[in-house]
Amino acid sequence: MPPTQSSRTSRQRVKDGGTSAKSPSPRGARPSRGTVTLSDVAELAGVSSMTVSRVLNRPETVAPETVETVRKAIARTGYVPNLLAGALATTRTKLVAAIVPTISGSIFAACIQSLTDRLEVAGYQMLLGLSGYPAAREEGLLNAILSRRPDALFLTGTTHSAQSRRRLRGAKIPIVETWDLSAKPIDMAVGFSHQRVGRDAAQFLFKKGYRRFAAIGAEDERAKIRWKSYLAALTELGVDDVASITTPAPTNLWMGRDGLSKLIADGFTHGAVFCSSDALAHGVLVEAQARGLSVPGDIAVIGFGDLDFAAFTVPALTTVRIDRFAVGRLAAEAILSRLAGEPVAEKVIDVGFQIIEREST
Amino acid sequence: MPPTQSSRTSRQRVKDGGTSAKSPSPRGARPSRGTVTLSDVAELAGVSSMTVSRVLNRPETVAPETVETVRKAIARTGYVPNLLAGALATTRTKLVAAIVPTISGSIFAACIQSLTDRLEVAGYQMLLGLSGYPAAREEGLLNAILSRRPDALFLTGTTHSAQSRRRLRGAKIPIVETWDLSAKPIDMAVGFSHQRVGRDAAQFLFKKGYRRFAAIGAEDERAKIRWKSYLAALTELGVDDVASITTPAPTNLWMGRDGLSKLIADGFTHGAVFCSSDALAHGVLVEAQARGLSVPGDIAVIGFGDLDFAAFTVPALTTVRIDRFAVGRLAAEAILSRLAGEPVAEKVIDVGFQIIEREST
DNA sequence: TTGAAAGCGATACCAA
DNA sequence: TTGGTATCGCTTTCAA
Repeated sequence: MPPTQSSRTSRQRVKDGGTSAKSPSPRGARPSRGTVTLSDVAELAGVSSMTVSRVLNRPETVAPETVETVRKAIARTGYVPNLLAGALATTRTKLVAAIVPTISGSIFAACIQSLTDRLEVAGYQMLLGLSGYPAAREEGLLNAILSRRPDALFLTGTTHSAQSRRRLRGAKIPIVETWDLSAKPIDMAVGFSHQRVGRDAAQFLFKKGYRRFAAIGAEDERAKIRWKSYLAALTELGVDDVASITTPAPTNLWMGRDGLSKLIADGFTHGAVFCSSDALAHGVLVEAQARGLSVPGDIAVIGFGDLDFAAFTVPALTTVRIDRFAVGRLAAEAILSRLAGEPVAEKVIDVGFQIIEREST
Repeated sequence: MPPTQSSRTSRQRVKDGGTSAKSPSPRGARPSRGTVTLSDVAELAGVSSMTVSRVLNRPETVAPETVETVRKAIARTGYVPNLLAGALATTRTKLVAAIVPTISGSIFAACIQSLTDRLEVAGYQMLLGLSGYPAAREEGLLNAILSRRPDALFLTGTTHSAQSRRRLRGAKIPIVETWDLSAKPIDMAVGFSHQRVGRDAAQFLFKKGYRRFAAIGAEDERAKIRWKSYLAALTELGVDDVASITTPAPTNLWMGRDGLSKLIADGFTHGAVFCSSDALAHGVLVEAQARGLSVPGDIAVIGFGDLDFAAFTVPALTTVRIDRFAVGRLAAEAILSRLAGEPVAEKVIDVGFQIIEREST
């Protein structure tokens, strides 16, 4: 085992020219618990702590043999830098914080994955905050996160309290709002238009020849925008009697089954159903199957999200695909170029979406 | 807008008894960029910075009216504490770091979700590290993470390099290794036995009456333990000619399809197939269907993981369910009680698993 | 109940 | 190329 603790007591070189407290200070913070510090390394190497710092950060400014000596001392002591101290001195934490509602649903997980991957190669770490679904905790979470002085922020959605927006502006760091493009961004935005998703879905179905329509929509902030826009687009197309059902968020398959049951009870036995999520759409398919309805013959279904399972298992499900990895990747690029001082090409990046049609099988 | 920057220049109360640098220091670190600090608040409130600190941390030790005054000053300045400085002084960061291979597959996402949820109410934040699949980056990542001095660590798996293990021990913080129970933990462990999964699966299938067996296994560290243990258990049961195929990790549906194709080419046309992941198992089912084989009549399939999609969409798939949320939750509990100084009841917690049988449809 | 001084462990700047 | 010194913003300890 490398001499960590012991190197503090039994010192070969009694240099003692520094500020290192020899006598136990009568007051002040308690001595650090046996952690190896820069000056421990410096002492062992017989140089000043500044030199060690330089070896770590800009070795090219230090004489090669000094570097060698210091490197050995670092290895021998098992020194682990304290980025807290470094960050305090430089006001740069090399930390990027991300706030997402949840990570377990795999919708945001992909974003976080590509974001983290990209940031990591640039030497940044990820501070993850989960705000819960109705973004209930965002306020407090934001405070806790800003307390750690991240160099940049990745947010989900564009609806924040006035208080939050003020704090965010005050932080004066690069901020990317994702997953939505509707509002004016605080700083930068990467996402797509939920409004256009709804509209395009309506037009897509209309062009396919459907004339009877229904919708099952979650009461989630963004989901609402989608299905309301769908309804609005249908109205513009001259379709007025759209049966529509709302469900709480987050959605699941059972809500979709229930939804179709209700629609059928209301007399909707054939036509196209827009669902604000794939989970709902999936439920509709299952219910249709259970009732012996053909898809898309009797009932056509369009979902949203293109979740993994949908791609493989629900060949009859048409859905709207968002490249979730692209969201994270583009957000990372935006953050990094900002952090590098480069001007960002576009403050608002639309990743767009695709309507993936699956009818065969 | 609250007077942040301006409050630094136009001061009403020229108390000036503190250490606040009035004259621009000729050297030393550059002045912080217009951030509101504790002493700014103190100045505005007409108290010392210690008093402000107390109001923030232990308000009960401060006179009620002082608290009031200080609180107002905090609100007016929009003060955001700097936890970097606080942590440096206390050597407690209120940060828990987690290292998982990937977050986008939803296997670890659930763990992280429940871990974060539980830690958050205790006032801890999550530092997330993604090590990639062959844990290639673990070494460097670990260093970067330890540099931030987390109060505790959540790790995936129990295989770490000697270097890593040394560093981990040296960190002297609570460490939970998850997802595996086979090795002796560095500190604590929450998981299940992959060995037993393989064995139990074999016995389960044997008891169901199957006598012809095959396996499709990924070359992932833990997956290997599962299917090797499956093979070993079969040998013990007197089954020798098990057709087995390996695939690289991470697995996907197509590998499962390929796998079954190869097995069939090798003459395996009926019996039970053990797959080291649900993705593989799912692929086997699809391929079986494509070839007109009945499941589980001709081919029975058992997977591993109980992924979300499997629960809903693959009724013929029998699988091994791990309560992933429990892993995160129990890890959080272990960490928190350790952090609170309480002794941990058990250093090794087995969350177990269930074999979920789905044959009907 | 409040305040002053001395760190925590690093980096920036200037001087040698 | 190297070292000394003064911070970064906060908390701890002791004294008032």
